[in-house]
Amino acid sequence: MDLAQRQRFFSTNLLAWYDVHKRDLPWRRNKNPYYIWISEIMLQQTRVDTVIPYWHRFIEKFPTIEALADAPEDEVLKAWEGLGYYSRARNLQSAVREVMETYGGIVPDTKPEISGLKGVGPYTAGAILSIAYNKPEPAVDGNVMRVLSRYFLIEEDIMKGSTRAYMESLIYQLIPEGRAGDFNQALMELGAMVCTPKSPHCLTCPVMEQCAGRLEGMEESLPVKTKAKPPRPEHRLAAVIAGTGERAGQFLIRRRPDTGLLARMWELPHVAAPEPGMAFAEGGEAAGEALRAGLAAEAGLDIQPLRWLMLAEHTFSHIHWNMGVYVCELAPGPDAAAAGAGDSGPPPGCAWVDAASWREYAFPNVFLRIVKEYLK
DNA sequence: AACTCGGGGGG
DNA sequence: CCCCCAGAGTT
Repeated sequence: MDLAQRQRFFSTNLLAWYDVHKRDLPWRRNKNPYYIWISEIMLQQTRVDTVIPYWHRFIEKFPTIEALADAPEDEVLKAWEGLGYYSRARNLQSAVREVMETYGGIVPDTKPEISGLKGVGPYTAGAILSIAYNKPEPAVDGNVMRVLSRYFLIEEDIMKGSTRAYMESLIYQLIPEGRAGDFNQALMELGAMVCTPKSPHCLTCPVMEQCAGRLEGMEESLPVKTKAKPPRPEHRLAAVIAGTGERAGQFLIRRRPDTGLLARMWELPHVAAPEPGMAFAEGGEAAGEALRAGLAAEAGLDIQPLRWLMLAEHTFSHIHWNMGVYVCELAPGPDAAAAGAGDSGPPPGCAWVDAASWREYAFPNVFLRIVKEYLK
């Protein structure tokens, strides 16, 4: 069997398998380009089971492109809370506003137009064009690269851009006439359900007979992929600043900067620990003093640590936080009034919240955990 | 091409 | 623990 026959075998059998075994996912129930778009952004680096409840809540809250374009950004971030990669949410809203202004509220159906939208890269452009509009464009994600690298025994490093380009050129040859959306989804479905990263389920695979990786006994060693650098450790000290007097029962939160890590999310005030060990000190005198001095210098907050609360560890893709958390109060005296203990409001960029109202703000997961522990 | 950007689930 | 996930933007 030559290459052209193996390619036909692949497309035909994969599509037949998909027609029988495809999952009933909420965004597959119709071809609404907006629904598809939301699902594809959420699914970037995120598993289907995680996305499903977020997708339902998001569509309920922002049913149309217009509704999302008109929503306050804070509400969009809140709907994204816990999903991660928060720039996806901000880019998405920027993009739907562009669709309202430039394309009359209709998701464009050409590659250059849709690729110009914020947050829509080569994968997402191909996914929306093929799934919503059935255009014969490739949508190459990690699943697709794994399946193709095994079936066609491609040993190039899938982290390289040239490998992705080769996979896309291959897809153009493989898409069956008139079934681009189903074919792309079938590839990803196979990668997610059968051709999994570890111990692929070859015995139930619809294309196993002609899979070069399987025939060579290499299904477990493909795809070839350079491994990521381990996250660098960071040691930090955080403060739950409890209100006193009129502010009893409240605590202070602040908004993160407009750019960078966790941009525009809310958090508890925290500073870098001068010594790594201070993050683990569990109430050490030096750690408490470092937290006091750090918040005074960086945030103009004059606080007094009262007790150690917890060690909060959190791993991002590239950073590992070790954060020692202290319950604090604003220090008494004239500075306290300036910092918001008196009639004046909270410091700039900060807000006083209580056990109920804090849930209205969007927090990264690590701070959700800390606040829940504090309120327990 | 390398780095930044979250969080969770499976083995 | 490690790997990986329906990736994109920035430099």
